[in-house]
Amino acid sequence: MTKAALAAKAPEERRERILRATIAVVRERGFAGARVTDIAVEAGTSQGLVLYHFGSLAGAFAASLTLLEDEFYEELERNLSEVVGPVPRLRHIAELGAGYGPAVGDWRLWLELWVRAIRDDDARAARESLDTRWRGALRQVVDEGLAAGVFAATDPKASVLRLAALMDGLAIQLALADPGMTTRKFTELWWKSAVLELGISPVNATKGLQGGQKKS
Amino acid sequence: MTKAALAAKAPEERRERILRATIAVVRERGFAGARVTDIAVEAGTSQGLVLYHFGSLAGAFAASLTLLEDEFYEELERNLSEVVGPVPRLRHIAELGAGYGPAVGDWRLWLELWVRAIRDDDARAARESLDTRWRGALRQVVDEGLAAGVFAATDPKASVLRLAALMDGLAIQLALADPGMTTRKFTELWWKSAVLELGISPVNATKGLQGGQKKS
DNA sequence: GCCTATCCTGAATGACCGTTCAAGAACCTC
DNA sequence: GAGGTTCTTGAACGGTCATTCAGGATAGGC
Repeated sequence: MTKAALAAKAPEERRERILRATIAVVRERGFAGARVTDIAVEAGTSQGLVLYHFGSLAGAFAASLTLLEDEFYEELERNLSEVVGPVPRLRHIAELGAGYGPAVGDWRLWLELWVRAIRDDDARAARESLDTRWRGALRQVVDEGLAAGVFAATDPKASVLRLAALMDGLAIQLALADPGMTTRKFTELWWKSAVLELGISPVNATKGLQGGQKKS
Repeated sequence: MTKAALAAKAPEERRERILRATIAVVRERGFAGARVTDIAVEAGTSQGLVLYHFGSLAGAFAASLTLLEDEFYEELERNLSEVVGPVPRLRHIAELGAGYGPAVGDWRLWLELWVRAIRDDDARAARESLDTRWRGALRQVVDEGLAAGVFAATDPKASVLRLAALMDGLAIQLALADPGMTTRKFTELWWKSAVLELGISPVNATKGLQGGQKKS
């Protein structure tokens, strides 16, 4: 049984390697430019295996999206648990978005996902789910802050929606390397909006800049 | 000469029809899904002519982008000149973005353009130019308001950047028909941010709602 | 140590599509 | 109205891929 489980891992491992390869290739060339061969090479296997596991290129795309979702969620959880207190947490989010976490390359992946979501249902579902989780995480931080009395918002849902949308909008410029947009600017622009939107007092706002207490 | 000019129009007209067809097809199927045949059919001509005029499919894409730019600029000018006074104008912008102007379909076109801009230089240039113009228009309205004393902003440039980015971010949800996002919500969310960002007094803010004085 | 199901490969297939091309239409010049 | 340039067409070409397939490897069950 031990041996069986170990052996059974091999195919499963390859499968996963293909999914990661798919994401890597899409990140590099976009959905439109991703070839079965590219994925196979990146994963170190054959075209045949990609199709064996996922039936079609579109199937591989779809499957890779759920892996993406899982990892996104995991990383988000991990990241947010690192910092304690609503203000530092919010600040951390501001910095995460700028790519200290998933990096600029990933915003390009997001752009790709958005466009694919226009016409592909799997992509649409994945994108919606990712967005919902993201907004949920933001909402949680906002609620914490409201409870602690350091944030003020008459309509927290709307505030969250706006702050999330602002981040996406800024991300576009970051992803496309718009002249004048940098990760630092990204963070500061968003942070300023958050401070304004959530009525964070100047005293508290600068507290956030110290990065909060890291747990680990 | 008159006759010559008239005759010379025919090819030029066809050329332009092809460009419009290109935009229409891209809007419909995206850059990745746009075929030479689609464009030819949409324009009511042959594949050959598309290639004759633009050399390649990519050439047709590139050329269509400059047409897009021109029309965007024209429409923007026209739209903004329709309304008078900074607050109504800003409100008008809020409504324009929601698609009373170029409509939801066009946000999808924007998404396509963004993604293409990742890898295509023509698209990158077009996108940058469009964005600059758009921010410029917004900036102009903001400056008007500042001069008139109805807006307040310590850093107008940053405010404009944020408001423009917020619109893009909201647009993504509109383009992808995110559950819970509607044109009305789009307008209200953005407007609220603008009011907050530019310190518009409640009295003035509601004035904007009346739509301002239409010129034409 | 065979048997079978699963896993894996890479060559072959065939569809799709951008681009080329040969031929002809349109029309301007003189 | 002859000659030449510019336009226009649609058929043919050729390359690129996703997908299929026939054949092996692998390994677990017996």
